[in-house]
Amino acid sequence: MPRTTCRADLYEDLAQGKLALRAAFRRSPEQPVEAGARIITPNAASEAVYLLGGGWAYRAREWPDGRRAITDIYVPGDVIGLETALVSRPEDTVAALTPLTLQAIDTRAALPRLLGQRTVALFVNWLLCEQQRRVGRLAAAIARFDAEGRLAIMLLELYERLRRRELITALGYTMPLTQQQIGDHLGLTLVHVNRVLRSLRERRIVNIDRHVVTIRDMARLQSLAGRGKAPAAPRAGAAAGLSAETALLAAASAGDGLTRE
Amino acid sequence: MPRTTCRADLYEDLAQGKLALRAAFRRSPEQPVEAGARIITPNAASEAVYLLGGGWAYRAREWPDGRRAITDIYVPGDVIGLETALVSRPEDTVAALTPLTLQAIDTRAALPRLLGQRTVALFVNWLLCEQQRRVGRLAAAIARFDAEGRLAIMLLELYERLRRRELITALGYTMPLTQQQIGDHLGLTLVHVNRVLRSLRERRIVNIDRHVVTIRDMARLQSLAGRGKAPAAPRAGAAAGLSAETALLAAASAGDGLTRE
DNA sequence: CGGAGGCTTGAGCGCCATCAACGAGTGTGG
DNA sequence: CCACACTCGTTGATGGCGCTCAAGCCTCCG
Repeated sequence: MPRTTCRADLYEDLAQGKLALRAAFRRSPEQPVEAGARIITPNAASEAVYLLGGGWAYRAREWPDGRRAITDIYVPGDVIGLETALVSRPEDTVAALTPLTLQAIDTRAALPRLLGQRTVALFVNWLLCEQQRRVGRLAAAIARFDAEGRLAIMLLELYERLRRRELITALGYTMPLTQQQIGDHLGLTLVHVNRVLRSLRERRIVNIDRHVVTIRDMARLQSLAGRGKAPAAPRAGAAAGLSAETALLAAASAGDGLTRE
Repeated sequence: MPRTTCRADLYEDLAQGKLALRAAFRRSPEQPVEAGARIITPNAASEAVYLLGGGWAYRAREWPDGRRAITDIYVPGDVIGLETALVSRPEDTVAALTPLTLQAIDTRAALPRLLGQRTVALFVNWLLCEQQRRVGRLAAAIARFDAEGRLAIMLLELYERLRRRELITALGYTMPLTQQQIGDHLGLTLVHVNRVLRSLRERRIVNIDRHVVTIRDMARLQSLAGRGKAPAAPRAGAAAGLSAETALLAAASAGDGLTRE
């Protein structure tokens, strides 16, 4: 289970940086974005870093001939646009998958000042690393797993991300991607995505019906994803490493709406 | 051409951060590493961030059944280990592709202090973003290009990286990857890599002989890589954006050995 | 109620994996 | 000096996963 832990000696700093970043986001009004709208467009400097609230988005690379690759998926609580904040002409598009709301931190004035705080800089680094690990896992999955494995990996990854954010509790969640978008994410065609999903449904491993994912056989799903019942590697004790997501969540869940990294 | 430019108003800060980071690396002795040795191993906290001097390395994810995916390639001048510095148990391996030398910055003591400098934090962020863009491009290439396109993309990307670092001048370079490793990088088998390379050679597009890459028809290679003779998008003028790599290089190439970001 | 977007299913084929064998280059030890 | 092992590269034969093309269906919405 790809559960990333931060070094224990950094935990305090990270938690504090997280709080400071959250506070900065909270100062900005929630702006609504409609489904399908673009948040960041290629070749145009982006003006802000965003906190995604209550909706999904994706990052994609598009080619003139219509090919498209979705290289990351954002769920509520994610920070969007860090990787393009320093760049004058981003290569990727970021667009809304559902209607959503954003809170912004201005890239020019506010962000550099925030990065001047050591703890914020650390936390932003942490977020960037987290994203990079996600993209790395995606690249590895596409490179070395067949369609079934890729789907299993994607469904598990989303499940775990939502769960860690405490956005779901049971073995199901809503995943607002069309089969075309799933294909663009996993390097498949929508036709083949459809066939594999049917196979998973018929074997009672996962059910996807109108964007509602229901995991029916977690063990087999994990084994399809290449996690051969790995005994989850002995969790590092409290002294050696903290589960960053949960720990940070605990620190931040002061009962307000923002929370969650 | 994936030439990343930084926002003009950040150039000064980035350049200064780069110099500070360079200085910190230079304080450490060059330690040699032999080909094939591991620099970072999964599930073991890494102790340092490294500057790679005079050799190549790669980052890979490995599965118990022997599958492997190489998710990034490091060339001389690259910084290694930033993405695992904050993490107690990295998921990836980093290993030497050739004999090489490293200079280290201690993760526990020195790095947090360096990140306390605003410009260094900015520059580290920049490096992380650069890496993330590379991985994103790789994922997109594997997802949406056939074997020939992937090879073209890889060969061009390496060519441009080396060129920007001024490590090569003509249309050729040495690429110390075996065909097995190329396959692991692009999600192919070594057999198929071999066949595609032969095809490219026979059509006089690229020649690879004992790890020496020679580009013989740049235009066709670019078109295979999906860059349909795109007129390189009007370069932003000096006022709007600076070519970060070259500009930073210019600032840093004080003629010493370290240089090059 | 017509149109659009998304989902489903079938038929055929091509890219690439797999299996297998062999050659070339290099280092090692008798 | 040669036998041997080992790694890397090369090439052929065969088959399967997933793409392409095509058609029909469902659902939502104006």
